[in-house]
Amino acid sequence: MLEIFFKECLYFTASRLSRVITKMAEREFATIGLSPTSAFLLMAVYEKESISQKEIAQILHLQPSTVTRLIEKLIAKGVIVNRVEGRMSLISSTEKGIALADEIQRCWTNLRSNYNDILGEKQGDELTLQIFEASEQLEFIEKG
Amino acid sequence: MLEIFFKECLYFTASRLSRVITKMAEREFATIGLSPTSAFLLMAVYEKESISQKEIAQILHLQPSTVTRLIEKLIAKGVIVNRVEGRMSLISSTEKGIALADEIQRCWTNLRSNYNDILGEKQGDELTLQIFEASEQLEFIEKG
DNA sequence: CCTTTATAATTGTGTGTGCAAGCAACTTTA
DNA sequence: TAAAGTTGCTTGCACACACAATTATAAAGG
Repeated sequence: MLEIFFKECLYFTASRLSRVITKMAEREFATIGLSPTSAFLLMAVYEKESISQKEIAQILHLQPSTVTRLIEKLIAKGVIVNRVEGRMSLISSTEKGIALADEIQRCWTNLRSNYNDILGEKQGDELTLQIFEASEQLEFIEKG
Repeated sequence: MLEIFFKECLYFTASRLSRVITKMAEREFATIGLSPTSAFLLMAVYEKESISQKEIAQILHLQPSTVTRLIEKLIAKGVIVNRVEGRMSLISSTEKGIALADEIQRCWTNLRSNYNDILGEKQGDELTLQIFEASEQLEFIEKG
């Protein structure tokens, strides 16, 4: 049977999981009008007085170009601002952005309980950790 | 630290893993001019004399519209044909498509050894299985 | 038999992400 | 200090996938 074949393929299963969990996350964060990734970006911005796009890309493990696009949208929403300094582009949160912090936190917590209700808290957290470690190893090799 | 936060989020880690493994898979299947998903679709077509788009969608866990688009491209490449029967669209492989079977198999095997060389065979296969099971559970709930 | 409902597939549109090329600013080297 | 290289960011283009609306066919009910 073909299903057995597929279920032994990390590409196949990882893509599928990503699609499912992305849908859950999008639904959750839609309540505050953000995409999950934008929400995470915003969390990265909260951490520091100001942060460069490069740092954001490293934290989120996204390409710089992707970060540029995310930032454009968040600036348009008025939740962050962009101060250009030399060749760097320093991002910081506006009042409006800071005001979102609690709601983002809440969404994140909700999302986590949504999937942990299904997977079991221990299993869900363990799976997450294992996926994290696998990503680290694979990405490390990929980037040489 | 924010990284700790992220590494505890299944959405975040699963998306990241998916991006990394997709890149590996794309590189591998690029050698035979297919996207990984198209290759898997083709494998589903090999299994039966002919198969409907709906069945393909179920096997690959993709939306019907996505399958339509994949099929368009594979027809354009001449590796499958589409025989319309009533409201169903029955797909079967051409000679040219069948000729790809071995190469697809080889790519699949290569991909698997690529990531298992990094993750360890046992760990890689176990992770894949766990991800598979989590997907099943989450998707089951999502669809009610 | 005709109308209603259900199902299979397609089409239009949108989102998230990436790659490659380009631009602008900084750094190094001569 | 000028030329060459490097780095940070942006832009154009492309791909994979999804959702919602539509079309086309089949099935069910009066």
